[in-house]
Amino acid sequence: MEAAIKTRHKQNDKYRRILEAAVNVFAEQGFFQSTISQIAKVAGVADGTIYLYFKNKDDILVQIFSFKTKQVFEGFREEVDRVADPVEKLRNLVRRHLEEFQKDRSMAIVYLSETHQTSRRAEEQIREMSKLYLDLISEIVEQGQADGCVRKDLYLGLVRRFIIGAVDEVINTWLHSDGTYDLTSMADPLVDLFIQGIGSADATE
Amino acid sequence: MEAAIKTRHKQNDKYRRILEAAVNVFAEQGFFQSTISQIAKVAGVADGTIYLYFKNKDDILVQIFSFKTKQVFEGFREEVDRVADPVEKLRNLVRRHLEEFQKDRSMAIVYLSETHQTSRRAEEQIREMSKLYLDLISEIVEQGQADGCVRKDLYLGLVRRFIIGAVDEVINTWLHSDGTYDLTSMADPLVDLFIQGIGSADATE
Amino acid sequence: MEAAIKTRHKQNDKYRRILEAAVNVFAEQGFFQSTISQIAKVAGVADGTIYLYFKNKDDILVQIFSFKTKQVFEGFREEVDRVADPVEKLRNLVRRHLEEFQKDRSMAIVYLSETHQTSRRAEEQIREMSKLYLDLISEIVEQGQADGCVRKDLYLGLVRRFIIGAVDEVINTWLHSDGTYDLTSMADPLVDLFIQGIGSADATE
Amino acid sequence: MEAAIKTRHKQNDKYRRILEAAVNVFAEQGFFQSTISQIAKVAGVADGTIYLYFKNKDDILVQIFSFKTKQVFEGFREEVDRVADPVEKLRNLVRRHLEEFQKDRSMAIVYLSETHQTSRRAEEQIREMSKLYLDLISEIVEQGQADGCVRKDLYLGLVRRFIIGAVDEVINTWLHSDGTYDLTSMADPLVDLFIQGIGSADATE
DNA sequence: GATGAATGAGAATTCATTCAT
DNA sequence: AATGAATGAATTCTCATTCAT
Repeated sequence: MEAAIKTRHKQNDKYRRILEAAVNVFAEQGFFQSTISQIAKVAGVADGTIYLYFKNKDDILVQIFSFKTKQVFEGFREEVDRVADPVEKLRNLVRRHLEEFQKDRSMAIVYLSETHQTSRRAEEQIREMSKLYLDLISEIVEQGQADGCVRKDLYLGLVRRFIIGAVDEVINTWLHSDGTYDLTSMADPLVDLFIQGIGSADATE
Repeated sequence: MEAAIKTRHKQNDKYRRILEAAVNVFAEQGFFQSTISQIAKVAGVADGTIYLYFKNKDDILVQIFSFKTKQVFEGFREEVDRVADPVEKLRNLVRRHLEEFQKDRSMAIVYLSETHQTSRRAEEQIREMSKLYLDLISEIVEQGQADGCVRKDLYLGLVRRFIIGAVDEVINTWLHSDGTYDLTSMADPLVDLFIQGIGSADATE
Repeated sequence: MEAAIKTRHKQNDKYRRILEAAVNVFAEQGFFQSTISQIAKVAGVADGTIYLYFKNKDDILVQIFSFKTKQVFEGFREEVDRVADPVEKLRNLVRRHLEEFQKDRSMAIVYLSETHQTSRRAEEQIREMSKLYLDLISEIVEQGQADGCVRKDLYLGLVRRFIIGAVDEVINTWLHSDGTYDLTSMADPLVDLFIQGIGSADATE
Repeated sequence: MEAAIKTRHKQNDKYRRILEAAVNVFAEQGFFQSTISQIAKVAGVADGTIYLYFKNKDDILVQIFSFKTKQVFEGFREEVDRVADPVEKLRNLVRRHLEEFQKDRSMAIVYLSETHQTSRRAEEQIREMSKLYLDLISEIVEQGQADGCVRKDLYLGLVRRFIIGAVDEVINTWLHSDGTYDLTSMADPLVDLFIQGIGSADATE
């Protein structure tokens, strides 16, 4: 039945409307303080209708991640493939990441909030996205090492957290500042920090 | 009245027990899925007793931040002051940060979860801690610039997010891995990344 | 939203059933000793259902006054208009008053109890009903004065309290006597007292 | 033990202070919305102390009636005995009644509220006071009838409610009007209404 | 498919009362 | 006698979910 729901409805207009409404409501109030009624009202459907498209409240969040947020992450792949140079790849990835999250503030809020929980409702989806992202970085770094523009004495697992953590925090800070400065402009300086660090070249041990 | 509560009870054994119980329960289940009854049971007191020490459920979280977590952050300051060299300062700060969060896993969970929410219940306390931390980093970076071991062409605001974000993410990944590897061991490689970045020295543009 | 509730439900069977149940439960136990669960059980609905029709417990009482009791008071007007003679009007008013309260003992209890509180939950509704009643009496008295059957040296404000107080007390006494004598039979003797007082005609100073 | 409490404490200063505090708190908030803590705070004693002087919360109300309010009613007797003329007696009674209630507004509120409840916590005490008062009126009326200044065709039971109801309502109205006009001034006009009614002498049927 | 009224389990909070000090 | 911390029963209200229409 669950499978039936998914195949039947995914293209449907109402499915989209509910999903969109849910992201916005969750972003505004947080998952637990949001009610099905609020989402229904924003989506312009009846409360009961939501249960034709989603198994339960948790499932809405799961689908936000498996359908909406995942799409965004899939876009990252092409961004990386568009160029050959590893540093350029990284720059494109980070820029696109910031762009997408700037474009959809609500998704950014829901994403950051949910990924920093220990008991995640969309655990599986987050793992998948996380793997997607981490694989991209691995690829870039490894290619960089082959090209000689990236150091070889790196613990790859750490590099990935280092990069994703910094990006997430830049987004998080942006979300908490009312002043809506341009998030994308952070891409280049940030990548610069990833590559060069903060140390002065000559001071390098 | 609230003031009365605070002064009367802060030294009290029960206050501590409830606070400790709450951190653990919140860490395990998340704030909204935790109930006062669970906390009371873990603390070994009656439900009503909690309201002798805390105004309401939100207030428990606020006090966790203003009393327990803040203490940890205040310890960072001395860690930085213990040494003179800026890089050493940074290394100490990051190590201590990882140490403390490894020591108190529940606090780490609650901290990461709450700081990545947009409507935070302990907003004020988080701001305060955040400022504390960011000021430390600013100091270190600026001293590093004066000493010549840190680049001058840096946007300080970004550097701070870059560092704190990476640290947080290293902790977050550790929290989500059951295998409890040693978090502290990440300090040195991480600081190395902060200083040198991932680029090879000669490839620097 | 509150408006929505009212228009959607006022005709509804369940609205009436809950209202009726509430009057009876309040009458039996008093407002504060009555619980939503009791009312729900008597009304034959679930606890939560009550909140589809009423904002909260207080609102039930408010609606009892603005919907149920007010209806009764509006009936008084036609009773007075049915006859021309002022004394006859007063007699009709008092008789109808006693009749209605005898007919609905629970409402009588709730009415008397609530009107003799200083912090009334249905303050506005009571004021409105009170004005309705007092205006009727004013009219009657003034017409009586014009007709010559009522004294002119009267402080109208006091006359109104004098009448309404006596009527209320007759009802109150009836409510407290288990023996359920006929309340209506008090109408004529009472009006007689209003008109003639207890003094003997010749003894009048 | 209860008896012990009573004899031991009635003269005690703390007993009085708690009783006084309770009347004021009950008057301000109503019995059910008042808490033992509030009363204790106003009385300047600890919560637990109240239970040295009173069996429970209900008992405080009972003692207010059996100790404080009853005193007031006992004063009515001497007021009536001071003069010989029945009309004068009634005038004194009503005046004193209004005086006392004006003097102690809180008591007036508690008295009116409690006497108009059906499930009274101080039922017995109220009955006693009620009997006291009604007996006074009976006496006056009967003496008036013997003297010839009061009509003989009266239903005594009704006359008593007629008088007490009017007096209570005059007080009730005064309590609900912020403007604190002089309640005592109502005594003479009110008694005049009791004696003469509102009818014009010649219009008497 | 769509609706939204109805449900009732569940949770936060209050407060009369007790009792160790 | 006096205290006030501790208790836990009791109550209001919310909201995810169901189901008859």
